[in-house]
Amino acid sequence: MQKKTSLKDIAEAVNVSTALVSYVLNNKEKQARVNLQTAEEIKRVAKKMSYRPNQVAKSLKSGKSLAIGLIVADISNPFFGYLARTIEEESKKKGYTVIFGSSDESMKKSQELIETLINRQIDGFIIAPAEETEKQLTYLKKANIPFVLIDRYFKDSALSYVVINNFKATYQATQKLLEKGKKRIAFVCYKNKLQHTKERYRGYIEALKDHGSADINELICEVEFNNPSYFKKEFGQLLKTGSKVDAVLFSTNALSIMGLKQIMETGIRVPEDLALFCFDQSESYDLFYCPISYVHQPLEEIGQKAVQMLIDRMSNHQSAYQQLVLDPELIIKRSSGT
Amino acid sequence: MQKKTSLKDIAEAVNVSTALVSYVLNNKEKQARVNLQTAEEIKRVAKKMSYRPNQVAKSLKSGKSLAIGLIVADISNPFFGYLARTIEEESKKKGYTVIFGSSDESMKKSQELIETLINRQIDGFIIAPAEETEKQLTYLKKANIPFVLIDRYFKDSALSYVVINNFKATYQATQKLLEKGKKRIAFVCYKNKLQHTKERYRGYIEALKDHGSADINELICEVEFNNPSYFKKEFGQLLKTGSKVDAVLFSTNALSIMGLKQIMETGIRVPEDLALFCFDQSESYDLFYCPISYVHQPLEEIGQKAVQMLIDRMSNHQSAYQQLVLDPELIIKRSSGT
DNA sequence: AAACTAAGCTTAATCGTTTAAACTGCCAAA
DNA sequence: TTTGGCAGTTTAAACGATTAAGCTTAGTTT
Repeated sequence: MQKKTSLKDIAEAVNVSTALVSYVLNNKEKQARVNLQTAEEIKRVAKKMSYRPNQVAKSLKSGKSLAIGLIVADISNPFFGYLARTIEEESKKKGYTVIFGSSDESMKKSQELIETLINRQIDGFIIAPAEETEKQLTYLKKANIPFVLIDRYFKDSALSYVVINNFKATYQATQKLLEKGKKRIAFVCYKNKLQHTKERYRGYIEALKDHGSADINELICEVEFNNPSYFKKEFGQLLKTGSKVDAVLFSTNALSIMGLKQIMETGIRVPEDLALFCFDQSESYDLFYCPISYVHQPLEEIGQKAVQMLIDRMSNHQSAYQQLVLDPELIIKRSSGT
Repeated sequence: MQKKTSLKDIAEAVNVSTALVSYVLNNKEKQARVNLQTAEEIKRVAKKMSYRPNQVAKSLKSGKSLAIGLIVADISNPFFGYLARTIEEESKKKGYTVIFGSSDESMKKSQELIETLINRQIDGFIIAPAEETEKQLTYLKKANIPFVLIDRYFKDSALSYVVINNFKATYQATQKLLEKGKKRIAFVCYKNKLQHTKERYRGYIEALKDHGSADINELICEVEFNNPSYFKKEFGQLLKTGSKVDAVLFSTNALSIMGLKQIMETGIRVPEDLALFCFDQSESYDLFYCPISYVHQPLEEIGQKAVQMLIDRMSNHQSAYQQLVLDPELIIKRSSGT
């Protein structure tokens, strides 16, 4: 049971005050005019005693924890996993550590997470906000805790976020399907009020309108989050309308995977019987018998920019809010029609 | 810019000492014999000023951070993502927060992560150790920092870990393939010295031996980690030996996915031309045209047990090391032969 | 009346680090 | 001889919380 070495231990060993040790180990020997010999000796002893600064004490003193809180819907979803990875790497580069939590799209869990992370004196947040969490963000603002939203956002210019142009994504995807002669394009999305969901919905609708498409009522399949059996029923219904639907556009990666799985099971031929356009990249697509067309999000860039924006805001509370809207990329393969 | 409320602020507002406030807010009013009225008043004011305890200060005082460090190879790999999720949930239940990092199978990154997390006064670690990190674990032991290994482990009885019986997993999988009449079963694995890799290898070999199978030299495909083109070449080679190989057993989830992808591309028919047995569950499997047989690991149980064991060791440094070896489950589908 | 008890509170040290301010010699300039 | 300056160091407060020990005041025992 060997105790950790503290500044005090070194100070006693070298027979100087802790102040001197602190100055030396923080490379402030110059401005503190520490004698070269003393400095060397302190460094030597610190190394010998394998001193590691106590970040908790540092944080208490400085008020900065050098930690970033990351809140996503579900870290086991590769989409968020990949984002987490890039955020972790970029943070490390800048000297920050990441503490994460999954909100499970629940406002309550999100609230709890934010509270525990605030208690831990997190310096800032990167959040993929769940539904109905606007008040939580308002609270963060009041408490003067910087944060940057990713993936999802709210209509508010006094907010920083990094997202893709969701409208453009589904507009162009729909357009592609129309170009391939698809007449009855279904849209599969979640029932929620998040801005990015609405935008994706709008992109689909507008594309249809602009190309003079008719009634779409039975072509929209809205499902509940985290409810596979509900999805199965609703999507099954959509497929059963049979010849009517000739293409499907999925609006998230989880929906894409679930949809592909069900299509696999029912034996519908892609793209002959049904054209498909998925959302987000996934290694799973490569295992589907037909190469999948999808909307590609620049995840690395999202993660990196989010960290950069956050650190910018953390180091300078006066700095302006930034809204970064990146362009999605359409990857066209055989599934969207030949 | 409203400052955070501290005990002192409340104490001043109520006109008592910080000690009293601390007692009350920690529900020690009884043992500190605090007057009921005073206590109520303190609680009222604390609520009004929306007091949140400073976990950093608490940690410094108590020496406990109530934080767990999680080190995995890559959080964007759904296998680890899912583990992270269960670990996060179980930790939260017990009042702990998770700080994570990806080692990328690099001993250097692993070292860095461990150091920063120690500096942050983490109470304990859950680690999926990378190759050549034994010294790091020895160091943790010396420093008396509890940890539990998951997924991988080292031969050492003075170590706590939660793993599956890797030998059994590949032994049984190989056996299944043999039962289906497969004669030339290939094995795809990583080149590394980790115990779990060796065990999986041994399971395969022993199963072949026990069933009187001959020479397997060209049937083993060892690839480098994080080197897709190398995999492509080596695995392509294996497939090209053509009629010779009639089954493939993959030894990790990443290898399974990469393999399936390549099989998809080359147009080999599963299971007619080639039987397959994969490792670990994955939603991707459901998109493959042929239902996949695989080794299922009880990830929830691994995560939960790891957290429980760690907390056990953290609260009682005297407690014994525990080695938990769980049984894998074989999920048999059409890909392993009919 | 002295001694004690209990209730209700405060004091002060402590965790490990930082840092402005003060102190101590010593040497040089006036 | 006084003053000043500088190198090299220490002191001490502070960050926010915890908690053992001490201090009042009043009431109770003997």
